[in-house]
Amino acid sequence: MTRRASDVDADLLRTAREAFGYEGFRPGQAEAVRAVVRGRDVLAVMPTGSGKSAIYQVPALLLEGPVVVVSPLIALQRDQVDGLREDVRRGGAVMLNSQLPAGAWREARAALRSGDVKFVFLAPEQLAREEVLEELAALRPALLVVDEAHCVSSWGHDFRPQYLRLGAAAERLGRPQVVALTATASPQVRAEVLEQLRLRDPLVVVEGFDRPEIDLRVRRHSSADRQHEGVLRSVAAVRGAVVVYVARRRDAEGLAQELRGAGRCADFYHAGRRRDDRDRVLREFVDGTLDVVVATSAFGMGIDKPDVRAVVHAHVPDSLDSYYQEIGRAARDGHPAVAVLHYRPEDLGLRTFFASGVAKPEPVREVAAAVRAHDGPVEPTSLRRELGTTASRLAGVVNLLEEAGAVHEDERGRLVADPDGPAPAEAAEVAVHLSEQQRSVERSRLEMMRAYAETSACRRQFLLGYFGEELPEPCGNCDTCRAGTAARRSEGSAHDQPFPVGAAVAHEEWGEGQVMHYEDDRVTVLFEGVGYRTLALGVVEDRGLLRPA
DNA sequence: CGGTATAAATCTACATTTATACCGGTGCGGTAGT
Repeated sequence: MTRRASDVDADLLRTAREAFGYEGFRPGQAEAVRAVVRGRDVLAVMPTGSGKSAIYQVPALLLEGPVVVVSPLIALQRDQVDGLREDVRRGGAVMLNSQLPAGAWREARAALRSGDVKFVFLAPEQLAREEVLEELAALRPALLVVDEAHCVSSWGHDFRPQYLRLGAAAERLGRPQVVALTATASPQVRAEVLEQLRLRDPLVVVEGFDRPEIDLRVRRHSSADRQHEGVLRSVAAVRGAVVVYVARRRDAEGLAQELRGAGRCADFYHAGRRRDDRDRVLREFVDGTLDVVVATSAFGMGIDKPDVRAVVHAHVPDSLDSYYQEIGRAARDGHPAVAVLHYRPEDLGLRTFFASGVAKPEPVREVAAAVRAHDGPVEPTSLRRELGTTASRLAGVVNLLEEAGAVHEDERGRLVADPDGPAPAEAAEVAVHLSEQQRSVERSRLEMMRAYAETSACRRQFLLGYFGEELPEPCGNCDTCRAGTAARRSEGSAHDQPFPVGAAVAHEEWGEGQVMHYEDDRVTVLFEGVGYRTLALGVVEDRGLLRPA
């Protein structure tokens, strides 16, 4: 029996109000929630604080079966679980991870089996474990939710390869509906999330990226000393909470010490610190004991502080996706804040270094050969023992071998060599090539970061354009607008734009792509295979380099 | 790729330049040892 749409809406609203205390849904939220109730896959790109969680939490209570939520950090899972436990009407929630004592594991599993608990939170690494997957599959989950879905793109390829196995995990779970959520995703990242998670005919909701209350500034420096002074000045100019992002751990420690010497309540945060120190820094920052945290990119997800007044970048980050996410921690309360990037082109070198590791052929060949040596399907666990490697490393190699068409996973999660696929040595070669391609995409994202730092056009127009949103006029709240260069630029665009922004185009060598951005006499295109490329418009026109796709 | 610390080489007698080596982010899980 199908119920009328208005009845469904009424049920949703009542649930939202009674269990979660929401007054109603915002436009994008409502659309996404309805899609979930109707059984559709969803990718929602919405700013933090806009109620992304409601998109799955409210419909979940109307659906049959548990909801599996993948979230990258155990700390984030804990926050979510605590929130859901605040009110019994929210359905209850448990976590599954290695930090859980054996007794708590048993209790959590029992609560799930009995249906006493609606939500189960875990990291992708848990979903890569056979026993966890089987147990959850037996419960016939209603939904698989991937929170912070941009991690699929930014971490999956080498850092946390199990992220790229979530698409397969969804199949193993009986392919429930998949809901992917993130606060930041450029079209390139969106496309990758859709592909890797194997979303089917998804509803893609993209809510406003603009944060007009954040004043965007870039200070370009010609020496490390001046850059350092500039960072100190930026921090000194702000009354209130500040986050300073640095590239290296030792910079975080040094700068925090220096700021303390200058009388600020400052501390540092990076992944090398003891867990209790990290927890303390986060806590003290949120409650206002500290007013400056100097941190590497480890500091971020899960900062719930509305009144951050400045985000200062002492060094350039690795992409505009990261940059937007990091500055997005400012001004959650809607009051004015500043985002200053202290830019020195030499700093791009460190980021290039981080994005330069390419898969080695030997381990890939070894795994391919090992899978092939088994006549039938082989369990990943036994392969892991056989080769003496870790689950993570094996997952990384298997991802490449799958993409190379040498190996696939069967319906029980076992690895099978493709009979028509390439031989191990050849597969290794293909894998290395694929990994090089991935690096080239990463470097092209870094080039977009450079272009933002070096533009004389409106920073906000550039930033929003990167995320596929058009801002018709220069914003008036960035350094280039104040300097007047943005206005001059928007008046004097001499060249015709042969394709509208967002248009699908094709290039002989680089394949199909999407027009992202025009600046001066250049056009930037995002190509599916190779990432961002900037072309001179004159050459594009003279040689017909781009055609409509 | 670039920065930094240390070592060697310079060219001149002590200090500065040049060469070389090394390092650099993000977290899960599991394991070893308190």
